[in-house]
Amino acid sequence: MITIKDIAKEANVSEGTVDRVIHNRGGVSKKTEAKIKKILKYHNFSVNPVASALAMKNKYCIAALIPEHNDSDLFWKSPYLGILKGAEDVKTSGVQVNSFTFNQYDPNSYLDTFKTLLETKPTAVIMVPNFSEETKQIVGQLERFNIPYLFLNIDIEGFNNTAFVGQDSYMAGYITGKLMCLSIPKPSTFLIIQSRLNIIKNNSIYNRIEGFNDYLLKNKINSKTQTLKIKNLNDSFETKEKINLYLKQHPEVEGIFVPSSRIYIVVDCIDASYLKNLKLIGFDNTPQNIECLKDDSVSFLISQKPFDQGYESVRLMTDYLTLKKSRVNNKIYLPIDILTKENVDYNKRNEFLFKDEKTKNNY
Amino acid sequence: MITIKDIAKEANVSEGTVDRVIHNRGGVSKKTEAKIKKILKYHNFSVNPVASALAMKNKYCIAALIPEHNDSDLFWKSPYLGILKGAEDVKTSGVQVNSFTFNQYDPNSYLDTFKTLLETKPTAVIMVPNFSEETKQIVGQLERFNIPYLFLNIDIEGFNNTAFVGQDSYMAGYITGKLMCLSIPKPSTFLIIQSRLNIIKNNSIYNRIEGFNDYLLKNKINSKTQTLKIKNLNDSFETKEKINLYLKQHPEVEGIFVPSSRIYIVVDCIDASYLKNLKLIGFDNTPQNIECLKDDSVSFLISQKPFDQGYESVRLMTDYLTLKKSRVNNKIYLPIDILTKENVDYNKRNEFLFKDEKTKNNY
DNA sequence: ATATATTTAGTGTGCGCACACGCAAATATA
DNA sequence: TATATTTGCGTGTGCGCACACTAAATATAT
Repeated sequence: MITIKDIAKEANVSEGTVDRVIHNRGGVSKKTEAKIKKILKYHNFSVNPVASALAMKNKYCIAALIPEHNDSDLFWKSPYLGILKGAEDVKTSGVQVNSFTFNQYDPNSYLDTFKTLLETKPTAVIMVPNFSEETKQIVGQLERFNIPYLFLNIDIEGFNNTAFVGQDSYMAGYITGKLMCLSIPKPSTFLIIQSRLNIIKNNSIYNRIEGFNDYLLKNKINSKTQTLKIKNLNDSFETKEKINLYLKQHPEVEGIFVPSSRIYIVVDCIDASYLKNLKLIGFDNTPQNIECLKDDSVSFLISQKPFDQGYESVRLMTDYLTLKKSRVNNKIYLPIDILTKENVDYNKRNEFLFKDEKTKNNY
Repeated sequence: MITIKDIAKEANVSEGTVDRVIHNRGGVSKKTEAKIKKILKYHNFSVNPVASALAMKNKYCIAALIPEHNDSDLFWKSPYLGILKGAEDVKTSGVQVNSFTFNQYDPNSYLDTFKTLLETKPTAVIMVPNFSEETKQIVGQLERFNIPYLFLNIDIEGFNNTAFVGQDSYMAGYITGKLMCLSIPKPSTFLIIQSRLNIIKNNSIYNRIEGFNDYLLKNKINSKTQTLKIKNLNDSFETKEKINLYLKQHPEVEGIFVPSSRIYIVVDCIDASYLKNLKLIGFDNTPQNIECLKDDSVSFLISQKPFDQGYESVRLMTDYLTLKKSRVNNKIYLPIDILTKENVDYNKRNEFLFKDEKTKNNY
């Protein structure tokens, strides 16, 4: 492996000069710069990332701003774990990652948490832009300080985010449409159950529904779609009553599509007599949802690969920082995983592997 | 971040002594060792992997022994790329990876390539144990030199391999059974097309077929399975004739399951008149197979995630070497991806990302 | 002409760790 | 008691790079 010292020797200059050329620090005459660059290219030189990281200590510091998770909303645990795992892997690149979590239903928590985050003077930010107005404020500050930021999971347009890491919600919904039609091949009626909170245009729930409906349209499927809106899915009284009443009044419904991560609540609420004649499809492999897959109450789940979202975000931002990649605003769509009771267990591998690593110190 | 120097100061010993304790080099009295370990644990110390890697230079050298790929067999390109990407990522851990490829149909090539591999004195080996007799020889030598080895993609029992990284073939086949029944919900007849070469007991083809049939059995599906064996799938004359003749004689066949990665050949061979009334399911997202998915001649592909297999192998072996993890013989089953024309494109992401990185020097 | 900026290039130190070397004290052997 | 051997531990160097500090060369002003 060729080193800076080798290059310097070959170019008859000192290591410092080579260093200046490599990092565009300036202060080098055109002539010597050209000479050095030529040698650099000839040898296809690239800095030893290990030595570089060591010498720079922890020059880079990525802060992550993500929703907190709790028992009733385990979804956000996975991105968090993914970020943790990513942090582990990029430590060797001199990058440190800190996570800050906020209450996903409280804009003020979002802003407050960001404030504490900002005080740590991060080099870059990975964030879940959960509230659009507040995101404008946050992004404003980030841009004032010239801090690159990346959107995780939620894709909002109109910002100069370095990248988006998440899922193509429209296509994910489109695929649920396909799976629904596959499960119920004859003309039928499908019910989409959504929470009132979720119907903001172009958010992921909205896009999934669009995709679902478009599948039926584009493939000239002779099935119909109905929508049931429920104010608060967590209120099991209201939910239970509404859903079962609806199903009673609409016996033609044979399939239910829940475009959020809360299909397990829907399952809990539907009377067993209805449930056994219905095909349900939902999103996200949370433990509760997986349970529904396993007991056959849910036919398919689409995974957003939340763990990978966290992991890839960290990797991507690290590459951006260390390799000075300047491509901006590119979207990194993770695979759209189709989960059934048979393959769902094979999808948690990453997280298991990670847990093992925690026990690596054996003093 | 706490360093060895800090620990040494706190324990009133030199850095060298702390180093000895951390690495179990011996030569430390029980008393001081205990004292240091206590401090180590108290601070939850772990060595700075960056500095460690730098100081060790390239102490670890992983050699990969995998089948070569060519235009007609692109499957093995992906693990190769995965290994390449893994190599990139573990460079910062002082690990170097070299690949050696052999002709997958020639046992001598396997042995010869291994010989050259062994001359490079690798620290560890990642290998695809393609021939069982020859693998015994190879493993014998590896064990004589105390070189840990990991099986990639092909799982053979009876060896002390550090790990297996690949797919649970049985369950993958089981899922194809499910998908087939989903595609053809009424009692029907399914044809399994396999190459004569592939019917070794307990190899992955065998296990997939087992899984496929077991799905029908266990779920009391009233469909039947038939098998068509073809000597050499690459011989399109024989294949074409045999398949079409078979389909002519067996009009009851509505679904075809190809348990190898060669479904695109089957598609090419079937007359269009038959093809349009058949549901086909196969394995592996090679470019040719993906094309079949996209033009609707194939309904589903199961991906083995070959890229990930290569990548994870490298990561796993690196962890094993650097963290001295001693768990042996564990199986790392990668996810069983269900691919349709809609989601297949989202699954190539890793490889794309990798290609981008190749252009990172901008001198 | 000298004095003062400005550009260009060299030197040196430290990042945290691995490991070889060597010394002293403790123990064993003559 | 003298000498050999082991045990326990400190010292020093280098891994390849980043970056601050200096020194030389050149340009500009007085």
